[in-house]
Amino acid sequence: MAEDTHANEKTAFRYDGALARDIETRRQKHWEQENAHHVPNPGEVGFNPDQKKFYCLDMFPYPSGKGLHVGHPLGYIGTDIICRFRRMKGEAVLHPMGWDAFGLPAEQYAIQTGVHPATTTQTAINTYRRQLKAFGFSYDWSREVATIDQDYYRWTQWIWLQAYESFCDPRTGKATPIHVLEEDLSTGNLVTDGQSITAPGELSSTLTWNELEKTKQLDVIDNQRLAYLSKQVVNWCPALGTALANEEVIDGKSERGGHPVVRKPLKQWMFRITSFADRLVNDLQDLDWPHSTKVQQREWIGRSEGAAIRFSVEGHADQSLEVFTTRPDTLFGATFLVVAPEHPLVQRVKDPAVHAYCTEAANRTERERQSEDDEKTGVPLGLHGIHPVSGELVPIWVADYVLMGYGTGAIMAVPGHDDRDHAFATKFDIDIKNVVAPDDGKTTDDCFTEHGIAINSSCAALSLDGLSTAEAKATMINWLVSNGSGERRVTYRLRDWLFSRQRYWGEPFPIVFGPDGRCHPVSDAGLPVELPDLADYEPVISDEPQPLLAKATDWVQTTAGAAGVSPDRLPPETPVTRETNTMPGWAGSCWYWIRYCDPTNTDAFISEEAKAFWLNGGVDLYVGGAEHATLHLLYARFWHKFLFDLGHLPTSEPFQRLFHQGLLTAFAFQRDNGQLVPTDEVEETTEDVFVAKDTGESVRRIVAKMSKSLRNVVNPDDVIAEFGADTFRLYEMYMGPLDASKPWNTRDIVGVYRFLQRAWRLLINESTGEPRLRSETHEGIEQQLHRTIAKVGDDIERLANNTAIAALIEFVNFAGKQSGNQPALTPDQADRFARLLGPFAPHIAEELRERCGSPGCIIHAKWPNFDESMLVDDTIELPVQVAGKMKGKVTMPADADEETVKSLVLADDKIVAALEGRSIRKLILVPGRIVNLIPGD
RNA sequence: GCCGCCGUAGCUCAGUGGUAGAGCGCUCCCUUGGUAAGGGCGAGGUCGUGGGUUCAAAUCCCAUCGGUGGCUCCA
Repeated sequence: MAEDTHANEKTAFRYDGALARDIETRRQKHWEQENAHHVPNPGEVGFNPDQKKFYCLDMFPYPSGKGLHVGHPLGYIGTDIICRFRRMKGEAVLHPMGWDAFGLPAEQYAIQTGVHPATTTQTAINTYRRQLKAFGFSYDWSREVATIDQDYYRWTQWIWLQAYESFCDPRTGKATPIHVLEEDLSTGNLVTDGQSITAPGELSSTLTWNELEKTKQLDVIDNQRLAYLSKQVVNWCPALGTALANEEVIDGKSERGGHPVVRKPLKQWMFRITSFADRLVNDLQDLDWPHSTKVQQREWIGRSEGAAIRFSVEGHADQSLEVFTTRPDTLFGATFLVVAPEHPLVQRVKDPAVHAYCTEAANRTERERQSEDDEKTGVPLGLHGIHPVSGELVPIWVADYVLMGYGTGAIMAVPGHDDRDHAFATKFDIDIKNVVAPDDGKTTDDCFTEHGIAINSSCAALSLDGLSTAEAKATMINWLVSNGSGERRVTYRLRDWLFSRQRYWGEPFPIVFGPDGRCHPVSDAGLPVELPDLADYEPVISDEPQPLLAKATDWVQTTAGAAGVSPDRLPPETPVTRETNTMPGWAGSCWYWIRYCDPTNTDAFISEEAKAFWLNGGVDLYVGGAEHATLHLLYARFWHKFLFDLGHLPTSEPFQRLFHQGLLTAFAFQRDNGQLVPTDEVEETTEDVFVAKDTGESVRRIVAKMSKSLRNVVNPDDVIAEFGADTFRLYEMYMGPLDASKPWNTRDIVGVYRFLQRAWRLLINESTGEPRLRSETHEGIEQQLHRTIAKVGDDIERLANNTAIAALIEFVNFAGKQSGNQPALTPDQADRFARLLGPFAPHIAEELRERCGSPGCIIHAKWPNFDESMLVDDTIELPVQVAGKMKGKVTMPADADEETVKSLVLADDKIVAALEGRSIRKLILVPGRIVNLIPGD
């Protein structure tokens, strides 16, 4: 015992795991007492309107029951570093955290256990919050929000109502209040044909608005809303008991769970996101986003320019067939037309073979349709289209390679210049006509899909021969327009956004259905529409969709007054039925960055003052996973845009700079046959040789995503318990670039741990805990410190935390080496070094700083300055090349001129030897960098 | 098939025209009443390959191979 005591005394202040935890506990308590990470809003005590604001947002997590694994904090550590840095630079930093807490896993857990999703979700949130706090993140926890809170989803519902009460004005392309539509239709400023809405003069046939029946008028208006009801062929997943968005279906299976998905018509709430498609593409241009993410969004939206072309149908004077093409210049090469199996024209045909084909196509999943991608199928309809230019008859086929959901659901097939049409024509022996020749004059038997020169494209009415593809397109479109057979058109791959789900654990829609079946919105005063409790959460597994909330019959059947519908719209006693669908998991994440700015506001979703300050210029930096490139990030931009149009927000884009942290992987082990072996069933026999414990067979080490099944998940609590949070933070940042994916290797943590120990030992006597400081400045160390300040500041801005840490390591190594066993830094230098370390390892940095004589919260300290002149040396070792090959280096003044350099270099034996007696033909001097001697003969 | 990104030490990564670097791992030495410890010295790279531009190329250009992420019957 006595010996132990003695040993403990000697090393009582060694920076080990126990001391790290002790420091971290005390510092975190200190920060809470000081409320150190709170940032005031306009109007609050301490708010300074002259401060520059920096809004740094993390993608908030879905709190699952399993807690955090080491991959979660990666981005959070990155943002914490730049936030702490910007605060030290004097900016007002908004750095909040919250919970994306509606969603399927909690509901599925409820189905298994009967525990209310609110209970499990709250437990998970508490775990996540505790774990996040252990990292010492500088979140302003007073701004925490959860999407499941009534105070939050009340405003989610309010925003949805904003969309419901507006339409996209075709004259401006902007979201506009719906009453403008009603007024302009009744005054004739806008006209309709019952489907679309335009300014007068742009539609061939229009309805006389004021003579229309009231219900017809309401139908037209309802059909224009940004949030509208529509009977859609949806992706119905019987196993999950819900419909899914296109984005949630991968290869005909649900993204979650991999269950089969079938196509089914269903009345659903939609968002008219397609009317914003152009703006969503164009506005990407000015955003500081990863290139790959912009590309993905553009591809996802899939804008393509072309023409709509109408073919009359022979023998059916009342019917025309409209096709969409991006190559109207190839119209003379259209030798057949193809419609999708779901196309209405198919209903005109009695042929049983046609219907057999369509039924079969409908029953095949998307996956089956795609797996046989080369083999085309189809049957002729027995109908013919009349070519709008030549008047020739063109056979019409039905084939499932044409999709009802894109363009018009019908195409003109040009087998000479489209690979798919070519394959189809070849299989069914249909004419192939070449109407485009390559620019270089060569001809080819292959299907030529590039641009070129039009050939074989003339008849009495029109000739395109000799025109380039671009000219031919324009000529053809003009001809079609003036002959009433078509027009210029843009279509998108993007579809309108299916927003209804048949689940329980989501936001209810603030809308009811009256006795006539029409919709009536809940008034603002009636919000929130609270989610009712249910006795059981079991989905009704059926081919006929049944929303879960339909089980809450008392809640569903109510009156207009009780539901919160304004008496102006319906008398309070009117019996109504509530909407039983709920919003999808994306809803809450479409606006959470707005709520953080003013999280407790009960009068508005955000105050005017808060939005003017925090949302001016949008979120300055948004960090999260690249997997959200086309879903969350597109939806969020859409919501932000329509709220901007309606005057509720100061910018049309939410996130100015976007950054994706990489995926954190882990080692996993694989047998020769490719089978994976759990990490804990493998041992390392000798260096880098691994064998399976059960069979002794050698296994290969691979890098894989962390997953429960591989048993390679690392829990951050364990790492923090052993090394402390500062080491954890440093390790994850030092592993590599923040946006690269990289493998966790517990063995390497000790590297940065030792760095912190060296830094601690540089400044602290490990026996006494007293500071080790000197009074006279070591000039070399001072210069190195200035360089480190410059580099670390630059690197943090670039989110290059790995190289910043490398610079800190180099500084500590340098200072330790220069001073030998003597104290290396003055109190002032120690303070500056601690402040540099602060953003990365805030606990130990604050402790070091305090022990060296500068107490106080490190986040409130100022970022140190550096002196430019300290970054350059007076005397340098100039590298010398002879004929471009490095031959040695010569000491000289940094600013030596050519003559000086030449004489000093020629005084060096090694250089003279390298010249081998040759004369110097040319001397290239890059001052301060290098000199290159080009020898003559 | 198309698009993006990446190939630098055994491993993970810095280094965007000018002497190839860091951490881990490895050799050897020292220290040890801090022990999966500390300190020191060192080895280890024709920068994927082949061309080109340049006084000079890991770096710029072209080609090629390998890896990785995304899109894909979208007319």
